[in-house]
Amino acid sequence: MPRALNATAASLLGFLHDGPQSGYDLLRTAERAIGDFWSLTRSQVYRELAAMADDGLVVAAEVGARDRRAYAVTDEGREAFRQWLSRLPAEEQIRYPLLLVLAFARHLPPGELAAFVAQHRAVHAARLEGYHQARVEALAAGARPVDLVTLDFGTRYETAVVEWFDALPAELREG
Amino acid sequence: MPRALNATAASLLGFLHDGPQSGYDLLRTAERAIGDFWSLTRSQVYRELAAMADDGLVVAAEVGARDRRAYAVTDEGREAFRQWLSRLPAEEQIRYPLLLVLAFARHLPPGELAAFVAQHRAVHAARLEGYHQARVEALAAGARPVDLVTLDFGTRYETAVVEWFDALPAELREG
DNA sequence: TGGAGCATGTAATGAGTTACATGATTGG
DNA sequence: CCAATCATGTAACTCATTACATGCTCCA
Repeated sequence: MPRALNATAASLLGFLHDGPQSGYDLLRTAERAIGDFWSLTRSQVYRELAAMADDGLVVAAEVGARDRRAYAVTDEGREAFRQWLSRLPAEEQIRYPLLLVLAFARHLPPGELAAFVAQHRAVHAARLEGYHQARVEALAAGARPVDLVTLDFGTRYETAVVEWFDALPAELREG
Repeated sequence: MPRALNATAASLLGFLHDGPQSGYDLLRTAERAIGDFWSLTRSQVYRELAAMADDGLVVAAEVGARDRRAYAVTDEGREAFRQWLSRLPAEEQIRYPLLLVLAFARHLPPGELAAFVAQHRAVHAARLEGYHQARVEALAAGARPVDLVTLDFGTRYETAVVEWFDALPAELREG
């Protein structure tokens, strides 16, 4: 029996509902559509495509130049995707190395971490700015509220994080 | 030459600065201290301890009952930890399967996801409540602001997420 | 026309999770 | 004293990242 889909594989399957794509294309599609909250790499894409082909969820269509293979979703694949969609999604996981470092801040002289803190804050502020722009563009392109939920998540998340940075005790913010 | 520490190994090393511990003890220590934003499992702990022992960053002290081995940090280990602390921490990564599912919501009839949304919201609300209590207790125990930064991160994060849930479009909140 | 850079994929390595095994403790 | 549970560790597996290889395009 085919093993259960993992979330990465399921996403690829989802994208293939809009037409066949090669591994490379899928990677770009995924980065654009879900890259902000779901990281994935080329190797994963190829691995999952191969595994799904084994299970009959996708089929490799014609082989083009330089081994380029376009995959198409099968009926079985559509069914597997639908089933994945209707299972309770797992909880999120966050891994933030900066928090780890802060948890051990007592092992460093005061002020030592201020530069890192500033750098990370800048990253989050930039992302937040990017999300604001993306929202404007999406609205201009006629997006409905339901199309904005993940963007909205990112916006709220980054807002909270930036506010957290700005509320850090002085000894962590000043070198 | 010893390979660079990963964040998980470095954390273990950090905890060993407070005295020798066995793998099992370390796991509990870590869950208590950083478990809210850094998941780790027994297997990882033992693997990293073994690798660090190979590299001379820790030494296995006496072997107690049922192969229980307490590890102690060495001078080399202290140095490696200090170096890890002074490298720019990597960016955070978030993987939230629920967002993935929402990104593909158009493949399901409206209202289909409301139950999942409600369930996830409850998880976040409960965590938020737990953080509030933890803060009260920490303050009662004399914690300084710098001791609360990770807890504060969690609080702000969960607050933002709960607010995001409450702002979702109706078709995602109502079955 | 050749070499710089892009497109495409595979292999090797590292990290994380789940399943398994077994010795100690303890309450009934 | 035996069954349940806790403590402790290992093995197997899945997932993710990094490094490598090589074919194609296109323009200087």
